[in-house]
Amino acid sequence: MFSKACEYGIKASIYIALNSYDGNRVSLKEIAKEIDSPEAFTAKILQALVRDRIINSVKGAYGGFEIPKEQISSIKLSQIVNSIDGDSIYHGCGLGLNVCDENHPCPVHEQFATIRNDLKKMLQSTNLEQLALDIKSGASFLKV
Amino acid sequence: MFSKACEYGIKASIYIALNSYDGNRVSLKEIAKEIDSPEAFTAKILQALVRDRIINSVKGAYGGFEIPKEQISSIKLSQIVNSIDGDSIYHGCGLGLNVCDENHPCPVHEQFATIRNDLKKMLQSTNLEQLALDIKSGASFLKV
DNA sequence: TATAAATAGGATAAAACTATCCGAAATAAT
DNA sequence: ATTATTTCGGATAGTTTTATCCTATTTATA
Repeated sequence: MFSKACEYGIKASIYIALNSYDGNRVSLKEIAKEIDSPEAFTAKILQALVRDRIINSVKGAYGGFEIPKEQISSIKLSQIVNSIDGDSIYHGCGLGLNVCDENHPCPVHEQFATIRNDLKKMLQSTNLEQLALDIKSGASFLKV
Repeated sequence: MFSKACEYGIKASIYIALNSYDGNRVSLKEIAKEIDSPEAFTAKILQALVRDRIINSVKGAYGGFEIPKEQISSIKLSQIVNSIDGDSIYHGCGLGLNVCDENHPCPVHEQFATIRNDLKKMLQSTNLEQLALDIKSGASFLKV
């Protein structure tokens, strides 16, 4: 459903959020290890999230990535997805037509509109806090 | 959401169904033109659909692709998607975990399960007949 | 100030996906 | 039979995505 980059970005954000609760800044190396992702590639993705001000980075010794505690609950999955994969998942036609709307719908326009709308709502209503707490309580996992 | 190959496959199948109603076998060239897809690439995709017996092909002069009339309404979008993109869209984890189920869920397992289930249902309940009839009546379009 | 630890970012490589080319095989019509 | 048409399938090329490498820059600590 999402690109690899986006999957890594979501997992990394959750891991950063999780640690930011305890005031722990985490390094790229630690993140990549804990979410089981390629380090250098993950670095690129985190750079994008930093540029879009979804996470903070601190350079130099004892540096790393963090999210201000008070922001964790207001960061939605949609922001992360949008930063990495763009918004084509919302607006793009299910069959790749350049023009596809109510007036000129592709054959599966209606069917996809429903699914995409649900996906959109879900991404916009799911925040990092919920996801991080589930990891903390052991209800969910970031890797196998 | 789907690969280009899958998009072409769905559109091609609809166009073939549409013509098979009238007993018209259609050539690769005509299909590619009418769904606005690259010819040679579309050929590969149609070959896969033929191998999976979703459409029929007839070689040689006056050959082409067709779907037996009586089968059109029983061919589901899910069969086409499955033939081209595989079934990862149904079973794959939203965050790419190799193991992700009720017992060991990824952070967005619940949220995605709902969306994916709806998508699955939609693909399994939408058949080529419905889509072809909408094209025929001018209610939907295969290209811009 | 020197050093070590980290992120930033450009360049490059590998893999996957998309697309093209061309000859082989099949088939209808002449 | 020969020819024209059309799908089949292997080989190859282009593009995008994924991944790696290396150097520069930043910063805390000794």
